[in-house]
Amino acid sequence: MARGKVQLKRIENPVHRQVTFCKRRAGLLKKAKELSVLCDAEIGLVIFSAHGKLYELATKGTMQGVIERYLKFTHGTQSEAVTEPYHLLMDAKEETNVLKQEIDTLQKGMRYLFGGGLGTMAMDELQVLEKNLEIWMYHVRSMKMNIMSQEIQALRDKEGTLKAANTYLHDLVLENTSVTSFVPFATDISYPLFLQDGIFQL
Amino acid sequence: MARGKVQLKRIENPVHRQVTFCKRRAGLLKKAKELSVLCDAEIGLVIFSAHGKLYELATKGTMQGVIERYLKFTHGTQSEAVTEPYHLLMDAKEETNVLKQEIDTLQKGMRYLFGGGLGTMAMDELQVLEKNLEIWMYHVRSMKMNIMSQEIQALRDKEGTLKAANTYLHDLVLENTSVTSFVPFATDISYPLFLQDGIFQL
DNA sequence: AGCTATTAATAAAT
DNA sequence: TATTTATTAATAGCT
Repeated sequence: MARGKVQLKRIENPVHRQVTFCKRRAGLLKKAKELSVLCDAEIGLVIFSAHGKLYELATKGTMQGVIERYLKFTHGTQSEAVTEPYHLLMDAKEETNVLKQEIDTLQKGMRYLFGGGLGTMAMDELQVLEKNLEIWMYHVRSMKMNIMSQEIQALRDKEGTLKAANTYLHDLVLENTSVTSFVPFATDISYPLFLQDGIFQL
Repeated sequence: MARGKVQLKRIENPVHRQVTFCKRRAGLLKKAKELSVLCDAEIGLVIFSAHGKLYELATKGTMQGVIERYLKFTHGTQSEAVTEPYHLLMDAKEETNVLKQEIDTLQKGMRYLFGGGLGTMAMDELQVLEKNLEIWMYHVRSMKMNIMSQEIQALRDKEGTLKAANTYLHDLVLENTSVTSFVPFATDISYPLFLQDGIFQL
């Protein structure tokens, strides 16, 4: 805004840069003040020069106030945007503790699931573990059900084979008994030999 | 800078104030950016509107960075009652993020072990998993699993009883055969009759 | 640091 | 809310 347009790039000439910095810094601070006054806004403005010098402006209170308000605004993910920094700190610490406990439980759960002892897990920890396990329960259950179903089916097949063999043996015993007149003996042992359906049903 | 001078006092007309706020806010942010670029300065600018809405600008990094640099700069000038909780809060937030990441890692590992990895698990791995699952089932007290376990146990008992009866019958057949000279017949049927351990193992 | 020609910002109107 | 316009404000280059 003066004799010649300005390029939006760093001013290489150090003297020019320093002069421009002073002028524009003053202008920026002035405009910030004006905006605050005219529009009733709270403004915090900090400027670090290239050499590291600090210039600041805080309307409506101190820069600390602006920073705290800003931190509340940004970190206050919860509904209350007016929480005190100390509350935020407490919340963060509490959250940290919760997470640590959760990690501890998870690690214990891992050790437990891979053969470790249960002795060190308290009841509440086990409950937390159970809750976490529910996340993976779906996957585990389907696989486990599959395994157990196969096992059951195999056992049933086995049972059928055994029954068939049993019946065959029973008939054979009866046949032999009739030929060799072993009736009394056969009668005595008839019960354990002949396994009717239903006797062992669940 | 327009049709008429501006009075350095709060604009009473709400509409005018709102319009001016929008325009001047944009202008202020623009000038802050320009100053930063032209003069290589780090600038942090936060604007809270009268209604509490936040507008911010941080050149050369994040607002967090500007705030931290500011607090370092003013360290000693400000009371530690403000800066210390701030640093503690930052530490706690950072720690929280680390812990969350750790939990995520653990959960991913668990999911792999019990979820995604199931498809590629070998038989021995499945057996180890099955053992762990049986222990886990006790804790989650899955009623369906419990019922199935009972059924398996019952079938195994039945198998044992049938095996015992089978063996008994087998011995009996052998005994009778030896008496009645039915050796060839007994030999022919020996395989289906005598069920050795392992033949029907899963 | 002041001065001034110019550009940029913007208040009011549309 | 966006555009236009008339003015004022800011400031780049000098001194």
